[in-house]
Amino acid sequence: MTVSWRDIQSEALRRIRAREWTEGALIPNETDLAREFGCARATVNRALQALADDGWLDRRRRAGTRVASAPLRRAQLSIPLIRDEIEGRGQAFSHRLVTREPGRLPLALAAKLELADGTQALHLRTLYLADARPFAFEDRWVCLASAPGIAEADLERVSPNEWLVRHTAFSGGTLDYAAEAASAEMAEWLGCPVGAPLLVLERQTFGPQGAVTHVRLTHAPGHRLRLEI
Amino acid sequence: MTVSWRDIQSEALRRIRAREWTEGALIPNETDLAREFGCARATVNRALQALADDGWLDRRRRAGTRVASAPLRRAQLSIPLIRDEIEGRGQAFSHRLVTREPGRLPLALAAKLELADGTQALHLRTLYLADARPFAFEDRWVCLASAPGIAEADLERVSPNEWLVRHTAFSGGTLDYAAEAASAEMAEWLGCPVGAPLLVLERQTFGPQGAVTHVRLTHAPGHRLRLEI
DNA sequence: AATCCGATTATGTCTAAACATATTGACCAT
DNA sequence: ATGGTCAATATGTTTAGACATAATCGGATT
Repeated sequence: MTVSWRDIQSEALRRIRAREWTEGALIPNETDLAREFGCARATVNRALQALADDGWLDRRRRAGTRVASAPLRRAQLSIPLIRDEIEGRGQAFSHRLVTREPGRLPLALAAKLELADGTQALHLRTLYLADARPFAFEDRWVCLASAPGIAEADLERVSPNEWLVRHTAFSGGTLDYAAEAASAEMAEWLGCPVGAPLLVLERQTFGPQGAVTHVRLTHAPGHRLRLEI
Repeated sequence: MTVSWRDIQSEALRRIRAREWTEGALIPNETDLAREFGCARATVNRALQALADDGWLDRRRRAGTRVASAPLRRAQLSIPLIRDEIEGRGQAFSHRLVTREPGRLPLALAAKLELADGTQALHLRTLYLADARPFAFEDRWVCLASAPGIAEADLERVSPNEWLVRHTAFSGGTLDYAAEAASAEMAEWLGCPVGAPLLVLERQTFGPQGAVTHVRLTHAPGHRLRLEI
């Protein structure tokens, strides 16, 4: 049996955790490690790259490889469709489209999305329900240029959330979570006291031709966002 | 100039996002892609493995490579040390250790962490400051068995957060974010009105020998959690 | 002292070729 | 139909060798 890159990876990880290779210190170069383990340099390279990807090592050409000073962890969040999130708890999903108005993007939003003032957009407001109880209220602007077809879509049957996921190309975006107090209007939609602490998600999505949509999703009280490392 | 694996990676990503390769569908095999791009199969392999690591593709021997079923729903969060988060904004970091009491884990926590009742632990409460203004309040329980040495650590100099990151191995954990109203005590620590909406993080960390620590981190008003897709 | 420049060096990437391994799918026997 | 066997196939891994590239180090020059 030859030496696999995973063997090297786990041995290196052991040395890091056992402090045989200490924080910030240089470790032997790939050629020496290859000799030590009796394998090709490419195999060592594979192992060390994987460790660097996971944040255990810092590597720089010519400067060598050192043990990372503060291993920084990456958490992954899976963002389910609202429908899946609700049905996953065994509750019944439904939604009510409250507003559907074509119009021009508000100035503040246009600036945030790096679009020209007055870009044509569709303003949608939707209440999502779990077992007929308010789950979240969504305030969304969709750029017509980047989401052709939404003007004709039947958003009473398929929620805006699902329609966009299924019908538009995207290239990236940002999510911002914050805690906010319920406004009078939000309190009414969500059936909670004014001032109740709510988890608010502000999401911007960009496609190949620029911004696609901007969403403010205000969750009903008690909502939790879970991430796993 | 030859074709780099990053070129292939970004072209493949473009095809996924543009839906030229649709969700769940098989993509061409490595040999064909290598022919198309005019490079070695190993180069294609490198690119597709990277995309699979990031969750865009599902790969199985003999079965081929398909576009992941829900590529939209993944976001990545890098969890910085609180110190880095504050210093990254150009503010001065400091902390005050408020409580440090050895004791037995409360029953509710022990159950959550799947530990025996009465496990020996250390209870720590810390206020984190940015430019001398409250940034977050941390309530933490650390299992002594999984964090040997913490009993003797000088946590006035190195914050509990940093000490644990540097000195314990961890294999996984969960993060839960929620919005909560400021209690009277929290309002005092954070210098905000009682009832103010606060973003609260509850984190559990597990190591090779079981639970390491449980943290409730209550952020000062206005804090935002940002994720990128 | 400061700066530029070239040699050196460690990592990064690509190739071609070979073999390993998991799965599938077809063929065959029951 | 049912189940078993085996060949085909796509990805996974390893190798040796070559060249690319970034960063560092020293020495030479100003």
